[in-house]
Amino acid sequence: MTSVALVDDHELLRTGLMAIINSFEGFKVVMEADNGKQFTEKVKSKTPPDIVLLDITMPVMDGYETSSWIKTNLPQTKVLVLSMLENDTAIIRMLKNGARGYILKDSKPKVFKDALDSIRDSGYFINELVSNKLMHYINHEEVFEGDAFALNSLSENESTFLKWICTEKTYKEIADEMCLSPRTIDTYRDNLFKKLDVKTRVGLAIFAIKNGIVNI
Amino acid sequence: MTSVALVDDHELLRTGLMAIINSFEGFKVVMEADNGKQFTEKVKSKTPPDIVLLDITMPVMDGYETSSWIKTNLPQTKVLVLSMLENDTAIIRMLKNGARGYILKDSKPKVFKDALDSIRDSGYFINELVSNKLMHYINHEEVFEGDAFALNSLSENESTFLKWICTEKTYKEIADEMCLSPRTIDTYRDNLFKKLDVKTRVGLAIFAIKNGIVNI
DNA sequence: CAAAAAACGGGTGAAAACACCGTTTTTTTA
DNA sequence: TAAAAAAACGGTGTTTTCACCCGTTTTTTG
Repeated sequence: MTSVALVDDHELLRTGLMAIINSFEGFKVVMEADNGKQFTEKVKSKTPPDIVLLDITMPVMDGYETSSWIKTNLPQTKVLVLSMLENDTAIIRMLKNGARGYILKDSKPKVFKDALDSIRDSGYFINELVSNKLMHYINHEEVFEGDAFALNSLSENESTFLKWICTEKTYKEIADEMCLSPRTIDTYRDNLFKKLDVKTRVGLAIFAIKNGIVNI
Repeated sequence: MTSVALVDDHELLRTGLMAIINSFEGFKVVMEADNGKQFTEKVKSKTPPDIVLLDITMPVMDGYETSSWIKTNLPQTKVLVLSMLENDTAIIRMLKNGARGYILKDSKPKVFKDALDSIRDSGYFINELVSNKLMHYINHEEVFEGDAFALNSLSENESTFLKWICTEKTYKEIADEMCLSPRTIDTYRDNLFKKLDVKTRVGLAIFAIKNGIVNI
């Protein structure tokens, strides 16, 4: 019997997932958590699950952090990402952080069953989504280093700044909010323009929303 | 036995929902559809369901349209909205379009059961989410007329314009794309600022994304 | 048909955003 | 502890955005 943990902040989705997984031969849901932090705490007092079904966009501790944590602290446990994010950045980043597979939330149940079987049997689930991104990554690694993985290299302040970007405040007002000089804010913006390969504030806002840095 | 139809483009969620609903005493899922259009076609050859569980954000024909269609074509059928949108605009608009209740996708299953029971028994499910918005609507109707329902009064061009807003193009470039004078684009922007009660382009972009006018 | 509303186009000036130049201070790390 | 890297800050000028004024043409509506 393969044990599965569900880590997702949507309780209704979790309930549905549990019903489905428990109906699969040989799988059983043994743990649920609202976010990564809660998972790390719950797993202390239990046998680690074989597979963790992991969402990315979650409060407190998101999927990226959680996958990294599992990779180092529970090396036997395999992560299957279940997300609605379909962009290169998210997929490659999760794979880098140790995920064994990546499926979308609007997948058909069969895909879902295949993924679980494959991860249990071979340790990985390489679908078209993943293989495409992997191939692209192999051939354009430098692009990802400078672009997709820019997300990883965002500083605390830059993330905070991106949150403010998605408001109607001017840069001067953002400087006040962050207790920094407007010049510094200018530098943040210019650096992010380069890092994220955008040219305008709207570009920054879209990036922040796309990548779950801000939840709207 | 109360018959239920599921209209949502996330098949996995639908499957989970079906498992849950069928486990409820007295409810049975009799129909599924990927979007509103598919529902209107499928329902032609069947007995209309008692309750439609309806998502808002869907391709082809969204929840707003679908609810309106049901209101006029299937007056016996009651709509329960199941969405992840939590903003005033979406909630009030769906209620205006005939929805009998509104619950969030991350609700607990109990809430979900309560909602179905309440709609079957009383025709409505008034939770805090809905009552708050209703009360606010009663007291600030004029605000909603000019704000929340601005969404309904967006012209074709304004919607197109909002899509361009969420890009890195300047207004001049947008004018070129839309084959209009930059002055006209200026007017569009100023009108939308008033209608949507925002002050900057970022505000417009956030509105457009929040309300599903652009999919990022 | 006349009035009203909506769409389109226009000018000006101020504010904000952006580009590019730089220095000083703090933190890292070799 | 000295060198390197990163973070904070600064000036200047251009482009874009925004606010407020306006008239004309087309469409809608009573």
